[in-house]
Amino acid sequence: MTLRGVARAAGVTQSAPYRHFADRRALVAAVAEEGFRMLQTAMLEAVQKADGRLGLKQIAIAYVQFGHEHPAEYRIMFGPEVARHDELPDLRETSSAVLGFVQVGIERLQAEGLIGPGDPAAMAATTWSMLHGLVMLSLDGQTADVGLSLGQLVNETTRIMMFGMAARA
Amino acid sequence: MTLRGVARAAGVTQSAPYRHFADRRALVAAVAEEGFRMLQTAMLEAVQKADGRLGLKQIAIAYVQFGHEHPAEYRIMFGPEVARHDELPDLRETSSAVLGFVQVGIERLQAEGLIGPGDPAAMAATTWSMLHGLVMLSLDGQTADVGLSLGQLVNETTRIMMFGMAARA
DNA sequence: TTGCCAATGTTAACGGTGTCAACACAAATT
DNA sequence: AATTTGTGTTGACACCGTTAACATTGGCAA
Repeated sequence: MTLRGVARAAGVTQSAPYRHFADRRALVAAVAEEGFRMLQTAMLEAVQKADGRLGLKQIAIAYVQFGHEHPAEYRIMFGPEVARHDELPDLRETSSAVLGFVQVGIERLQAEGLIGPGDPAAMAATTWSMLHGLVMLSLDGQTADVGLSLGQLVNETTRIMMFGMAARA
Repeated sequence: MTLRGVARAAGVTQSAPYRHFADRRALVAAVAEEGFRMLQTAMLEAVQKADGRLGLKQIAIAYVQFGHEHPAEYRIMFGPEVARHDELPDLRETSSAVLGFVQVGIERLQAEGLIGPGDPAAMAATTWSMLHGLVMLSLDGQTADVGLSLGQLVNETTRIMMFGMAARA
């Protein structure tokens, strides 16, 4: 994504964006933030539609589906340009909300006794790690070697995760 | 990483690298390939040092440790510049060897009956997803919120994974 | 030894990119 | 009516990837 390119796409001069964004990074951060908001609403819908115990699985599916449907946004959201959180407090806040959602799903499962006790933050980080890795793997086309579809992989993955966390009890 | 920058760092003119690499992508791919080889030997040492049943855990630790100690290489290895595998067959081969290592660890565990049966390729993809996500999370400084150290997170993570895969039986 | 040639490096240039300063101008505010 | 604010434009600078044309060096063949 090039700054001059978006200026051209907007039918405007190359330096016009600097009236709206201090920096190239600022533009990228804005795109990332909107992406995080989209992901957040997708996960929210998933968790609302879920009938209780399937919460975490629905969240996982929504997460991976978002990455699959918005690859460019996803790459920007978790790419190296917004990785350094210097001077990007808003973005950091929005991004950690995603992790919070996963954590909510885990806490629900704990409340229902479907998974054992334990630090829900750590479990959420583990779960999120796996989902993120899965999306990256799929986005880079490296899941082609495995004989499973992406949906099957998500199923396998969440199943393993839930059994693993259940075994904690 | 800029092509002219490495030329300067090598004390040579800006266009000299083009005598050794066709492209900027070619240089990046070479760096990535060396990184994959380093990662491969680190995992190999881990698996040789492991006394049987701890194989997968040792591999996971070696993997995360490599990412933590060589963040620049890791980002290049799994970054968007080498993601597209057009015209990079060597790199693809070297990179899939890493996945193969994880798979070997899983097959060992299956042979010992420590985890249940199932497609080892899928299990390896799942495990690798989690490790990759964990490294990324840590490299971007997003593990600071969680109250656990990276080593503890790896332990938690592999434990959950192994219990989850064991539950398949 | 002499001559060729492959490997490597240099110079100079092209288009593209992020960024900034100076200027212009319409809308809103005072 | 005067001024400020927001937005856009022009023009420039330094950097980047890339290429073409030109050197230089070493080893190998005759």
